[in-house]
Amino acid sequence: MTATRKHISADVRREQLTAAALRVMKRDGIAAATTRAICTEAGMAQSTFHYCFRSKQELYTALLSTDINVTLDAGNWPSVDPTAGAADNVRLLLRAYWSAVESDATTHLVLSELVNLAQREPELSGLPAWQHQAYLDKATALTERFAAEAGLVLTIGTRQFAELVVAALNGVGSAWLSHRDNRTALETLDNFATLLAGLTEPLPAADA
Amino acid sequence: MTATRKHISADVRREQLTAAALRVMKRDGIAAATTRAICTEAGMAQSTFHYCFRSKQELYTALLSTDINVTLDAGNWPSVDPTAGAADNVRLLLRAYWSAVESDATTHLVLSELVNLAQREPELSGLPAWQHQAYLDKATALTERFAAEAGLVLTIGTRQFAELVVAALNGVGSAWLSHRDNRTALETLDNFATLLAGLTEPLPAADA
DNA sequence: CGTTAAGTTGGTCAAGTGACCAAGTCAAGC
DNA sequence: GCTTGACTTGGTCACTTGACCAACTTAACG
Repeated sequence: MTATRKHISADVRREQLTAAALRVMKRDGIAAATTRAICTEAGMAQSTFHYCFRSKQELYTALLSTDINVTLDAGNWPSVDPTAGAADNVRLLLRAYWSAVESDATTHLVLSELVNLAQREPELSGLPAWQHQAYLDKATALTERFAAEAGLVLTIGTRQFAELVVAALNGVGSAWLSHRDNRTALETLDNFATLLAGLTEPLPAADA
Repeated sequence: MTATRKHISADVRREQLTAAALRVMKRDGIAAATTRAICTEAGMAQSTFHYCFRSKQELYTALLSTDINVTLDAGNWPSVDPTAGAADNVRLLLRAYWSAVESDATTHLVLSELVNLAQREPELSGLPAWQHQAYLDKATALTERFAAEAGLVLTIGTRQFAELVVAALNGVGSAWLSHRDNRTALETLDNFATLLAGLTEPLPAADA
């Protein structure tokens, strides 16, 4: 058996603490994530917190810049079906992201809370922008892959297309967090899919 | 002169307190809006707070159910130009809402913070849904008026159209709160306008 | 006028909060 | 083995928070 060492490197402790913090925040909200609650969750003395982090803000930074975004990569994107229409394929993509949101609502709630927090603290004010950019990059890459595999070209810039996708997903997501009506959310999402598909056209056969 | 009465009815005091709370929240964030800070802002003793409100949650309720939504009505919607195309008119509408957001970012930030809070507190959990519904109703009414004035019919249900509008605005809005890039936000908004305009068609001349 | 109820206030309470420190414990390197 | 530095911990500090109360002041009403 792996002997439980009494001493653990500060780096590992930091990871344990951020993980515990995320767990507490998901369960009880960001306001309930006091240093004590976090350390209890992680099974360590409260003093350990300030040995690993200079301040609580440092935890927020660590959380926003690494831990949260990992969960987004987890969504396994479906592959494109070339025989289906553009609308069907876009819908498939949006729904893939959507099911990730729906099945892990609390994570997205916490993310929303963290971004709100960061928008107030001057020292963290850069993180929301950074985080949005990360979303955008992911959507852009996905869009490009999607267009190539489906044999489509976009009638507007890829970046602008991605911006639409992110805004639509974000809008539907935050609405759903409020009303929790799955049917409406999916319906709206599908409508967006149809609209977005209208911004594509078949790859021209051959030119210049 | 209107003599400053030493005694003020509890109802008026409640209004003063919610107004002061909103001011503090806009300035320093929802977390900084302690009962003390609010009462100081309102120029009264802290004890007054618990004479007017049974608890702090009661203030949150009052805030979410009345004060916030007032600010949304303030936006004077432009009238439709029948000579212009549908896309131009939709764009005009979206931009009208947008300028309201842009010129009063902190209010929308506070709204976002309040909704986040309410989503955690079981006693307030109904308010976000209610608040979303209010948005939706407003968008629906506006859409109907818009379609009538512009001589258009929607190719999807009015409600579903409104849902798209709200999601788009919300998505663009929350993205902008993160990156604060006006150009990108407007660009995305205009792209949405074009897409939404595609869901309309001219009123049929005569049938049945 | 005097009574009564509504409004007002300073002071106080218990329960937290983030931060920190000094005294300990452990594991590795000489 | 023993020194050294990384890690651990209980205890404590100064401060804030929501809540509350008892005593006071004002205004309305008969």
